[in-house]
Amino acid sequence: MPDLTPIEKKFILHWGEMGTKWGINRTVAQIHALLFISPEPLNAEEITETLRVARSNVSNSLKELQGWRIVKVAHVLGDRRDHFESMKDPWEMFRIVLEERKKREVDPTMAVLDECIKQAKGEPKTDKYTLERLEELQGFFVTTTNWYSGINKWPTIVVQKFMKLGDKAVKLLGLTR
Amino acid sequence: MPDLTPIEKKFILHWGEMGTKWGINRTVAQIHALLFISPEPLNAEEITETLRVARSNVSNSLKELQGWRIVKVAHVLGDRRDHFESMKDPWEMFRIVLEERKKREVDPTMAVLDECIKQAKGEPKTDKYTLERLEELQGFFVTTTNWYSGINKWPTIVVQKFMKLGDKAVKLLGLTR
DNA sequence: TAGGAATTTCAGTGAAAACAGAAATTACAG
DNA sequence: CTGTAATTTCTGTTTTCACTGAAATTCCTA
Repeated sequence: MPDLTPIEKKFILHWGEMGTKWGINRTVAQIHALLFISPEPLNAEEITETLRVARSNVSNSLKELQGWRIVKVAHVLGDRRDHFESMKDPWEMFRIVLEERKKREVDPTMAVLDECIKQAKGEPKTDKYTLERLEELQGFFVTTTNWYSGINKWPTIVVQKFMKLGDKAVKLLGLTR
Repeated sequence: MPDLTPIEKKFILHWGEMGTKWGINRTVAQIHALLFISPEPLNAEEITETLRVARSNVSNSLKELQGWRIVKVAHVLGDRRDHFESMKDPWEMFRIVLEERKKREVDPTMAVLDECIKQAKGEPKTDKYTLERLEELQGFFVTTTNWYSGINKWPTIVVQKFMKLGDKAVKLLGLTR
């Protein structure tokens, strides 16, 4: 993957822009996109040349992607250098990213809500209304994350089947009544 | 809401930090948090004093929040100034935010994928592998967004009931076999 | 319709993040 | 061990984004 076709370029650039909208560094997202469409693992040097970014930038971004658990080191026979490959199955990939974001961002939020609520109960006078709002918010997070945890245990193929049922599932379960 | 209790402060600061992790400006998220726990609508001046940010910053951030459709102008009798209130129901609030993010970020991504795939089919030689990956990605987005669109039509109370069933729903639907 | 309050726009400043390139470290082959 | 390739760390620069305060505009009220 020395040089990019216009199609590849378009996809990589867009993926980079999307990343920034979701709090992901542009270069990190671009490297991910590149590895995602690359038929074989790439080494850091190749990424540097393809995306025209500094070697150190590539190194750090790869570390970041490994932290997200969607890129792994892959060794190539007869080559001393590290190579890198992205997870290829979108279902599995987004499952991992969701898991990671929950751990990094949602869980800490729930912890803070917990603390706030506990404290607020100590001074019900001053924080009555706030307490109510935070408890509602907590309820929302508890229900959604519990639901998510259940779903997350199933193989993605089951999730796919489930989703393809669409909102028929809700009807089937008789929840409208 | 002239001055904040420690609990309110903690919540607002955390909400601001969380915002940045999801690509939302810190001040924007803080103002949202403040309005969310405020029993009555606040005017821009009050927000300025409470959060100690410039008046213009508040003005722009409020515009942003209105763009997200989770903050609305509310007029107070006998007061000429605009007041602002946040949506209070977390379920409804996150529903709106999801809807908005889909519109702004997911739909454009699907459009780009479409374009890339169409083009790639014109040159199957060079972009064979890329085409395959992009089609898988497209499949993922199509399935998930279609599912979401269905869910999104239901009142949040139905969604809540559905989620509280947990992964029992999947079992009930016989998807494991 | 003149004057003042409220809000928005805009240009400049500041801070934080992203990035490059060099230096340092690590890992390995001979 | 030694030398070289590979990678990471570090420092300084650039760029981007957030923010301020002033100026301009809009909107009301008397």
